[in-house]
Amino acid sequence: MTPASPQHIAERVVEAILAQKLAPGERLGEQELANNFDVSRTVVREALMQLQARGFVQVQARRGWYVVQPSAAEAMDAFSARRIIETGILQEAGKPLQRVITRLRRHIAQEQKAIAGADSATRSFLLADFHVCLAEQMGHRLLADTLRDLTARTTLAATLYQSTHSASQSCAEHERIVAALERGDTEGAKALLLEHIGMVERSLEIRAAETEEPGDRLRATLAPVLKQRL
Amino acid sequence: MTPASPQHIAERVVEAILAQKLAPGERLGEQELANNFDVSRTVVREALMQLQARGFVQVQARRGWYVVQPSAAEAMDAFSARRIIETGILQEAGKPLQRVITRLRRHIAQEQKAIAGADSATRSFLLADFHVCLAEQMGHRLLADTLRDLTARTTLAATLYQSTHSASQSCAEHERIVAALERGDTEGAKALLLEHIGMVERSLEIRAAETEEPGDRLRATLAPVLKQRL
DNA sequence: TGCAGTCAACTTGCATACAAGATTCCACAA
DNA sequence: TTGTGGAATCTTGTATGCAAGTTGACTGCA
Repeated sequence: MTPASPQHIAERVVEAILAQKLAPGERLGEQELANNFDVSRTVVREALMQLQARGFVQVQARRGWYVVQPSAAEAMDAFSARRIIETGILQEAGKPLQRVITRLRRHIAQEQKAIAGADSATRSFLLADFHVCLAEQMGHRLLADTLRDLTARTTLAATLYQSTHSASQSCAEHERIVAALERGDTEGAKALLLEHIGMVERSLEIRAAETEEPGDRLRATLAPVLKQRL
Repeated sequence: MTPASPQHIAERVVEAILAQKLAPGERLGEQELANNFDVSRTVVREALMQLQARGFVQVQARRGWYVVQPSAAEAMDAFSARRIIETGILQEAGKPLQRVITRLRRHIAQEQKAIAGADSATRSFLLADFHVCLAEQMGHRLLADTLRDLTARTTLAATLYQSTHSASQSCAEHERIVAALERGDTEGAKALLLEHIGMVERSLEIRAAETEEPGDRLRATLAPVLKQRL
């Protein structure tokens, strides 16, 4: 097998995040990764530096690398950024869309297959990748890259804040968006997309923590789970 | 002086690109940078990996690192992405804007000072940073980061394709945008912003090369400069 | 038992050594 | 003069060694 490059390792990590196989806060030891990919720490380190630049991991000096845990504010910022970019992309939908729609339909078919099956990792990946795919198909390569990072971030938030949004519902919403696109209803597609992103965002348990201060999290975490002592 | 970290080095390189002190295609030797920052190649390499992940530099195996030279298509994609993000940010301008406007006015004052002075690097940096500042002030931290990368890319394109857009005109356009924002004219601000970005994009000499194929550039470059032989 | 202090193990940070490929320059021959 | 072969040089790619800091455990003491 070809020796793993930093790019290859970084890509695999991003995929793992998108597939919810890597949880926020999870530790990524340099040596451990090096053993897994059968390379030296140097290569792993370069990959981690790339991931750090994209905001996926952070390092605590001499303690270790960790997958980022987006704060409530950061999660909301990511959702907000996605809303702006994705609706902006739909806005400029004046071109021949048939090829785009065909491709998105194929993607949705894959989603359905993954939902029917038991592979929750593929399912999670495809549901996030739909949005990247949309951007790419509309000809926005740079925004597609940006959206990959943003969806990874919202995926981390979804894991962290225990999203209750179901896969099949997400998939159905994707279908409705494409249907609106097909009938040329740009405004409708935008509305459905906003609704879709809003659904995912609201399904996170961060409503009460919106104005949270750094210190509050610890206090909230350490507060008694049951209000009344036994 | 504190030894330079990879982050520090990467930041300096991005600043240099924004200030047009680093031209597209310019070589960035690992050893050379290491000497400049007085660190080992390891640190420089980690910085370059971060910059590669953000799309600023690319490496040719065992040849060297080079500042990216955006193709015509890539430049247009960057401008397109900026249009979507920046108008999207203005769209959501319903909050108290006074603080934002005050801050932007201060930025514009800096621009004017740089334009009056002779420091073309600061001038170029500030003109690009206005857009980042706008995103940041509107509370979009992630989009501000994205815009920093995108403006760096359009700046590279501007250097590469010999933009003829004048600094004072850009600054005046910034002023008009803020003025529209101040009078609550969101749509007007969006229109002015689109016009501003369009002006910069159209000032590049890539119109005739829009549908350019890889081989065409060489032929065009090697074509006789004067149509008629002496 | 409780607690303070020390030490060992583990992790990242950084520099260096060497491997491997690309380029350049120069000698030499046609 | 021109083209070719090859060595010397330069560049990145990768591994490894050591330094420095953090954590956790263990020992000894009260």
